[in-house]
Amino acid sequence: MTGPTTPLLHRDDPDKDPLVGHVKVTRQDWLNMARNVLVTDGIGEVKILGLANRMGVSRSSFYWYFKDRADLQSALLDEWEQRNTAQIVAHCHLPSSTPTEAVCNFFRCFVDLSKFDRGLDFAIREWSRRDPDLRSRLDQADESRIAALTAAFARHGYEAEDADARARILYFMQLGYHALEIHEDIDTRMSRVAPYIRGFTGQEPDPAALAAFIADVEGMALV
Amino acid sequence: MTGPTTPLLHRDDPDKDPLVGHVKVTRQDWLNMARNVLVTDGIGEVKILGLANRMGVSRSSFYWYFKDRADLQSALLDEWEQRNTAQIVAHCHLPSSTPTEAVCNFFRCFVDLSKFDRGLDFAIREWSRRDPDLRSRLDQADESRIAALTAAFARHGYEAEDADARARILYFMQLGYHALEIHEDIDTRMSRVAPYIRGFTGQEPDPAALAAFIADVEGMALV
DNA sequence: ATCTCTCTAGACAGAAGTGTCTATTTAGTG
DNA sequence: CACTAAATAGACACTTCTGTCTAGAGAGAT
Repeated sequence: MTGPTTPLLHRDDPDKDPLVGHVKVTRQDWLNMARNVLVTDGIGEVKILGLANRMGVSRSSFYWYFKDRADLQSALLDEWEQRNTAQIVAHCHLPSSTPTEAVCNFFRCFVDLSKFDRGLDFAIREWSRRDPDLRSRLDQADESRIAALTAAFARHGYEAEDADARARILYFMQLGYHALEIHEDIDTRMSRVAPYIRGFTGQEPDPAALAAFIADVEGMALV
Repeated sequence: MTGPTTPLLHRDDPDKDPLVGHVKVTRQDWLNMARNVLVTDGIGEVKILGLANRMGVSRSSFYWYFKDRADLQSALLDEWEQRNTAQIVAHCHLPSSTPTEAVCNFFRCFVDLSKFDRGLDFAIREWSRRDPDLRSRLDQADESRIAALTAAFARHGYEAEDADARARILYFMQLGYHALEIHEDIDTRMSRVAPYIRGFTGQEPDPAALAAFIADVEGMALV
């Protein structure tokens, strides 16, 4: 499902050009390591000294790539918006011929770790509880995601109010599922897709779109 | 609903005997303040220096009541188990003549803030992500709660496997509801109780028990 | 009044983190 | 080869937090 994990640091990745000269780590290395610590330990543990030690490099390197700690945090948030919010919005904008296909497009974000990083999303939600500015940025992200989903329902003929309600139910339920960190095997999870869609769309699922979605997910599992 | 908030510190509470002698704060004051910071800012911000400043007292006071920081954290966890887990288990053990009444008894925990502190529960879940020992303690708590709920279903004639599944669905859904911090007005919330119970129990709700529960909650709202 | 027990203040040493400054290393360029 | 620019190391001053130790303040007992 996840495939071979790519190394966290540039220098450990044989697919990339080797670093030249005096260079030991890149700006992206700092970001990757910081994101890693953010997800596992929370923003409070994202400390320059700690990151430097993990990478085996001096703290001075950090101040070459970033102005200060706030600069790093800001870069992490930019990355998150591209990685999560922008992906969800893009998937909601994909063309669909039936409501079932629209809902499945939304689901595709959440079964592909490269598109939506749930750990990152919840780490940032936790962070936002202690940072009012971030909180409003997160609210905006949620609104953007819900707005895109609402528009997708509206394109299939749902009234504005109905489309909004269905978008919220689908979005909140999907995030709630991840919040509780439920672990089901893939077959169990797939067996529930049809009844879910029935509930979300209020109509019988489109069998072709449903089959295509399930085939996609099963295919990913084999990678 | 919440009523007048009781002061955080002993000395600010006119209902309690005034502190005598040189005493400025109590052990419970340290615990209350620590719990408060834990819920709002996370365990990483529960610092002795910060708590002392908030209470206007020297750090030395802390070391009179507690051995060290770990001792305080351990006390917080003991309190949490009493306040949340023990309450849920107790409510599941209450006698009930129908499944509806059993489910309503379970619900009673979650509408009374003095019985189940949802902020505390989620703050501790977050903390547990960074502390393997606590993680297993939390898993144990979840298991205890689910076991008590399973037993309640079993007493009403559900087969073991069925009782377990129904207990998990009810428990996870209730916690997911709180995780998303959904705010509905009391009437909307009450209007959904009947269909929920239909789903959870697999049978028509017992009208008497349902009416009693709704009356209880409406009564609390007036306090 | 003195004595004792309980609790608090303040000073100390040390660990860990931040940001700044200077010196040094290395690859590429003229 | 000398020079330059990019990236890193290491030292310094500063802040925050922890835990320990000693002195002192207040109420009750003898």
